[in-house]
Amino acid sequence: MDVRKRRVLEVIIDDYIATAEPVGSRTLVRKYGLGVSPATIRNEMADLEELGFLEQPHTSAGRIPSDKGYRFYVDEIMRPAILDNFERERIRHAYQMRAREVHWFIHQTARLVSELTQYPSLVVAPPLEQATLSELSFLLLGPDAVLMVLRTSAGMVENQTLMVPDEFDAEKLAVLAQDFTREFRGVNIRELKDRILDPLQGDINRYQELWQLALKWVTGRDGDEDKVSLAGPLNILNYPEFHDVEKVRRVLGFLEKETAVALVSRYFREGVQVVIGAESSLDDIQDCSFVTATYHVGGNVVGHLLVLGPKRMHYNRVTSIVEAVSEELSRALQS
Amino acid sequence: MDVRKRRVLEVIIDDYIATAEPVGSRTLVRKYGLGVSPATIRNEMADLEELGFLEQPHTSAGRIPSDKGYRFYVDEIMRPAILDNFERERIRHAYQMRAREVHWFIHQTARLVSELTQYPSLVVAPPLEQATLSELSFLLLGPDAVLMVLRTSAGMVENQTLMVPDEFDAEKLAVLAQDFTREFRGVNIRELKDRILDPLQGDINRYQELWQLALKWVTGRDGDEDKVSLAGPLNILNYPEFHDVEKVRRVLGFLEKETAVALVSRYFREGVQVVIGAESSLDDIQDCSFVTATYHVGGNVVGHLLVLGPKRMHYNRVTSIVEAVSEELSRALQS
DNA sequence: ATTTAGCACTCTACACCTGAGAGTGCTAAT
DNA sequence: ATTAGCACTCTCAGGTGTAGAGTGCTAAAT
Repeated sequence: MDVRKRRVLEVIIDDYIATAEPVGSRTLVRKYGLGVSPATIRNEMADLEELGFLEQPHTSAGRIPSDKGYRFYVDEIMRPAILDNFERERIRHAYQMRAREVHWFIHQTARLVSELTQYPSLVVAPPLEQATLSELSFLLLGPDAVLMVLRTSAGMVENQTLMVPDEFDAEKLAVLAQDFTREFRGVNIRELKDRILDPLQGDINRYQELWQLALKWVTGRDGDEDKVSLAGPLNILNYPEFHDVEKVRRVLGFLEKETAVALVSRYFREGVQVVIGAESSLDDIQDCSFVTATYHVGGNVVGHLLVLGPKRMHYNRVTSIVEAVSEELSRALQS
Repeated sequence: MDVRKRRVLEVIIDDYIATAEPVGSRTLVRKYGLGVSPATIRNEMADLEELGFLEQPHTSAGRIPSDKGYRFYVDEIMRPAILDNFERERIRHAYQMRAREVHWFIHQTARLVSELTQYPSLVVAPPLEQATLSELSFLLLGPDAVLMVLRTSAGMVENQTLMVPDEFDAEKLAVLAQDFTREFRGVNIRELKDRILDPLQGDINRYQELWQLALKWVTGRDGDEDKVSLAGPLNILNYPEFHDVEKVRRVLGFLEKETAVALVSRYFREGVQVVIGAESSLDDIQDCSFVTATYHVGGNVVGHLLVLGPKRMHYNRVTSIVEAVSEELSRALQS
């Protein structure tokens, strides 16, 4: 794998990313001034094909990169993209002037990323189970409804109205909230479930129905709607590989299902990850790539974001953007 | 327009709705047992075409309904669809077991409608300006954050965290909320804006910054995200008229923009409305139809829902569903 | 006066063919 | 090791031909 082969592979991939057309030897030398003749490039290309980095759609088309080719490009060749000032400012100011709602953070992030990358973007909120309780409050809304407000250690606020079977007055609720907070401050929210449902818990069980309602929200799938934010799904329509409606259906369907969330959790590792084509064994997105990143609060990974695009994705731009955004998001969450 | 012509038009439209293929005279008599020969039908079809109810894509294809044809069908021919028990149960139980959040109601409605109709559905929440204030509360979240909870006359609850510049303690906030509620209970929320920003308002102006933040939410576009809920956009991919990606982009793009909301407000009239093709002068959805309905609280129209589909939409099913759902929703909101 | 059989006509969809163009691989010369 | 030359391959766009579906018209039948 000498330096010229690297260079040839690089320009082939660059060109294919830009045009979505198989790349031929003639075009290549003309466009990129490689200083050798097409024939030489042809030999190089034949070698690269033998090595598994390139493929031919058919005998007399140009070459396109294989998954392995993209992989090599991502790992060894590409250099990080440099974001322009406008983009950096966008990212820097994305989280100003607004309060601590998980919902808002992930929504904002998804939009930001999809607009910068021009690919669909999915952001997964920190699972509540990872947080610990900081304070619980209730606000009486009416004879049978209560607003429950939960603050977590990370300073996040979640709230939800609950229908309650009994009548609670404001005083009772205040006591209840205080008791609860005193008892469970600092407890992991996943643990809460077991502890609260423990029938030996005595006095607190008086309000079991209320707790159960609360828990259904805290631990249940109910929150899932808010737990994931998808932005820019229609961006994929801009890329010619998605001019087939069947493909569009598969990919958008994938993004709207929980599968996508499960996927993100799978590629869980910290930092920025690139997954190319068949590397993910998900049928629906066999000819897509995606980039995932994690974001953090207090040193712990709390959530993920994902950018999905065609295999000829602008890997360097996307990784740079995703990295910058996840850093900024982590910073915003920290404060 | 004798009775046979009506019948012919009816079966043509039924068939075209079912198959999306131009309908020919032979097929028609075979499939629907009309008791006359194809030649007779041809004559009828020629008449119907002359009357403007049918069109020919080209000389030797069958006929397809024109906008005017659909209009006649919707207004004069079709009978309301009868929903089966399962569907009626779905609708009846859609709003049980959950509390008073606008967000949830419209989300639930949109999903319900799109699942029942198999078309994309959009639900617009009651504009806050139409509601009047019932009670305002604050909950202190931290040194610089406050949860603002607004209850409206319709019993809806909206809340939002606000970043506040000064420090407020719980007591101050309680007083503030009480003052505010006393002062403005029953006031139309749109009016609130003018009143509050009036510099003669005296004491309350001490907390002007807080009010302004609150108002930014109440009146601003910030809430818009939550004010509209779209469900089932990918349903349109199931219909052959959307096998062209350009069309898909236009239609889905339309649904995701605020244009759609403006549109719904335009077809504001109470009850169920059907708009066919070019009747809406919106380029992006020239070859779509949509059905809108209103829902109510206390006799007032408060919000809208919309179902968008191809012109050969199942008008009778959709209108029946949309009617049943909007009634149920109104009932749920009333209670 | 309607209805219908018959028939000529029209138009599309599809299969097939063809030539141009782009690209390759190989070989021989540099 | 590189490159010019050339024969070869494959796609794509355009053109042709045919089968099939559907129409409109006319004249006969009811």
